Amino acid sequence: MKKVLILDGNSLAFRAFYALPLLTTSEGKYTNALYGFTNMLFKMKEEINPDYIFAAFDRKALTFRHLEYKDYKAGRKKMPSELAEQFPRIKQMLSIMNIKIYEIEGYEADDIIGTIADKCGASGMEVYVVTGDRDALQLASDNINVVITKKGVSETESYTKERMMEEFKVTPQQFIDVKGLMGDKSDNIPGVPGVGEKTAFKLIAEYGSIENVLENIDKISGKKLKENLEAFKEQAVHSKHLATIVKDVPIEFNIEDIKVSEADAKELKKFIIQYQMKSLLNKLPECGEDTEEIKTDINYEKIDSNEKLKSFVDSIKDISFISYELKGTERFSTKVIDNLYVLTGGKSYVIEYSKIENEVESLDLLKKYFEKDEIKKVVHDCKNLITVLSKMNIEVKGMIFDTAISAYLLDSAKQNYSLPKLVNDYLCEDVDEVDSDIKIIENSFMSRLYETLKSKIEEQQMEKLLYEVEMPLCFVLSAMESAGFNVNRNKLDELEVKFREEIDKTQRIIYELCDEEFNINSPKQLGKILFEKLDLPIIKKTKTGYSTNAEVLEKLADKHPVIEKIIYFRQITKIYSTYVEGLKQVIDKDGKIHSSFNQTVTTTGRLSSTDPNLQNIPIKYEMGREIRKVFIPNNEDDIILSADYSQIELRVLAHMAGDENMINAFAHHTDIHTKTASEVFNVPIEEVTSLLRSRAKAVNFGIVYGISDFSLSQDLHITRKEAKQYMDAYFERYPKVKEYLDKTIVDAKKDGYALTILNRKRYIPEISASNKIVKALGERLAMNAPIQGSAADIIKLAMIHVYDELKKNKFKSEIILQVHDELILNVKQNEFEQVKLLVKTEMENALKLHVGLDVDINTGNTWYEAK
DNA sequence: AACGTCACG
DNA sequence: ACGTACGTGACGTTA
Repeated sequence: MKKVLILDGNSLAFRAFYALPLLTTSEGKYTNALYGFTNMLFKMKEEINPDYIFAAFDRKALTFRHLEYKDYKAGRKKMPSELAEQFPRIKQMLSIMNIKIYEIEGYEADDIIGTIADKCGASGMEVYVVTGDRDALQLASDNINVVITKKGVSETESYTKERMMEEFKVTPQQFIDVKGLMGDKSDNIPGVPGVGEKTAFKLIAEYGSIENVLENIDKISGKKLKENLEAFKEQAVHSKHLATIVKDVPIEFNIEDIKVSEADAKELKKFIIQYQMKSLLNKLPECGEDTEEIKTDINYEKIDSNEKLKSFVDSIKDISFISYELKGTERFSTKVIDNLYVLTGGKSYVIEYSKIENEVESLDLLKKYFEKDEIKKVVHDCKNLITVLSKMNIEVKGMIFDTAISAYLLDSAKQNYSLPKLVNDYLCEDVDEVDSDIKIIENSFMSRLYETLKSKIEEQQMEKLLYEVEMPLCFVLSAMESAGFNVNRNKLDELEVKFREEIDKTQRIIYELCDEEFNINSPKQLGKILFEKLDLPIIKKTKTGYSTNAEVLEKLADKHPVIEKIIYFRQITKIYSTYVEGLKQVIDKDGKIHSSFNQTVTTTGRLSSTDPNLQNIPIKYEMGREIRKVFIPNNEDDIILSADYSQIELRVLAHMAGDENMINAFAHHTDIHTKTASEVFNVPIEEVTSLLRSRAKAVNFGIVYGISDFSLSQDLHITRKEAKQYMDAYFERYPKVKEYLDKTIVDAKKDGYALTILNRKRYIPEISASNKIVKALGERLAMNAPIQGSAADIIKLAMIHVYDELKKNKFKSEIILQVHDELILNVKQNEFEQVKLLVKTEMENALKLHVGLDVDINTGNTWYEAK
């Protein structure tokens, strides 16, 4: 089947312009849109390998849409000149590539594309429309693919009709109706007021079209919605018309005009060099062998065959510096190596791994390199590399240094640890974000960065933390990500229905109680209803208006019956959107959820989990806790095992403070909150009531966070004075804790940072601020960082030990999750007793403290049961 | 993109 | 006389 590639010129240029930093040539000509556009074109051409190709552009002239609707695209800012000047260059590049350009007075690029795509589609060709604009989705059909750029221009998502129906539950045709209802701000298409994305999709999915919605207006629930639809009937229909891409643009079109033909290679190279887009040179589509003719100052060796790869691997002696690019936009399972950039022996190499033919041989060569322990590897962000390599059955050895992690240990407060940023921060060299990987390798920045970071790590005495904790941990995290958490999709579907019904029901009651329909999810609209219409007392304000958070609602609960319903609504919509809908989106092809565990995010040394976050799955309330029933073992016979440290933070505090009283309590396995209650309230252990215990628990929490009497009083609903008394009593009974916390603050003021048990450092500039509030914050940070951070140190050690032991014993059970003070494992039934003991032992003995560590183990057939 | 909110330890 | 717990990430709304 013949393939047609269609480029939405304007849209792609815009996308590239805003996604990339403002690159210029040395003469100051802007090139970022040109660069991004060209890069994208090369990529699509290679991926799709089309037989026909063209690009469509908008014309300055007004379109029929402007004529029909004077406000069309009103309010849209003028194109910045930095972008405008790049359009001629983009068109020049297209012409060098022999790609035909269509632009027609009175029509937008979309319309031209729609017209031609339709024609080609009708004659049985496979069409690919590449654009940055979601509006084009209406063009999708069985053989018209709409490829939308994501995250700049390098990643794309391809939509067929089928894919659309799956994701949006409407047909491409109906997508227009949706837009007609909800409008479009950027085009200034009005739509129907009060109808947002959600409502629009819902209505169209149910009724099929705007016209049919209007015909069935009586059946639609929601008074306000009905009124709006009625009142803005015509506007809706007109909006739909405006949003419709026309498919009958008068155009002289001959398929032969757009046939792909070889670019003039020399011209193209000249052009690329003229605009100083050197890195595009090695992405040039194959075009003749006259490469030597043009001089460039490239100084790396390109490796694109097994012969070259072999001699490269053979030549490496001791140490190599690596950065890399992965390919694959889908979820977790499909990522593979695209390019590897290696600096070794003073030479730079670009290994175009994904382009090398004969996979068996190249894999073997790669394996030889990565599995050789004598060849040391310095990598920026090694975890992902370890992951893809292990999928290729390569077990990396000699991974000695990760520049990202080292920089994180040196200062955990940075916003990001990208390679160019580190080069800038530590070497004072400026590197463009674009193609920074190869630039950093070929200029030997990577090796200089290594030397610099390494000596700083040594200065700070963080070698142990880096080499024995964080580096080995990379492998554990990689394995956890690969393992994933198996889920029961049916259960999730079941919960979806259940919660959906409950939401609808609650929503109706709230509308009735308020005698009005509004968006309950909007704090602004809710505030208006509660504090203006219902005239409830204003408890708290935010910068932008009334506060309506749970704490406030709690206080209003007895003032009006709707409050209780709103609290319930909040709870349930949270569960529904974040945990039911959210998790459904991220189930991988293998039926599992693969979260990412980030090692360089938190200031204290904890891990974080994203995409999805599996560290905040509900547990406190039964309704949310149900979500945990979705998480199941890999196989029917396997078992979910959860092992959690009991009171690890308070134990860490007891250890660091050396407080005998507290250490003793733990040594005798006394319930620590009961013990604290007995101390603070001066009653025998046996007489501690549950109220006293819960108050003591709050005090303990407060201590860990860096306490203030005010917050404690808020938390416990007691007076500030009482709170102060609690704290005084506490410190009297645990005098060394008081001493320790005071000393931590003094030290932090003196040194500017706080340290954990394993010498993890957190800088606390706040502590020497002149602003009292900031300073107080600094003091709390100084108290909390060593506690939270040391607990993180301990569980990281435990993870490494558990992982190593499982491996050593060739167990098939694996760690699948860490939630700050607990580990979750998928355990094979026949390994159960051994693994259970192993986990408990390794966790409790992760680090020798003045106080013992206690681990509780729970197991079950779902995560829910392992409580 | 910022804000408010809320899920977890 | 101030304003206040520590650490995260995701979602929906609004500007």
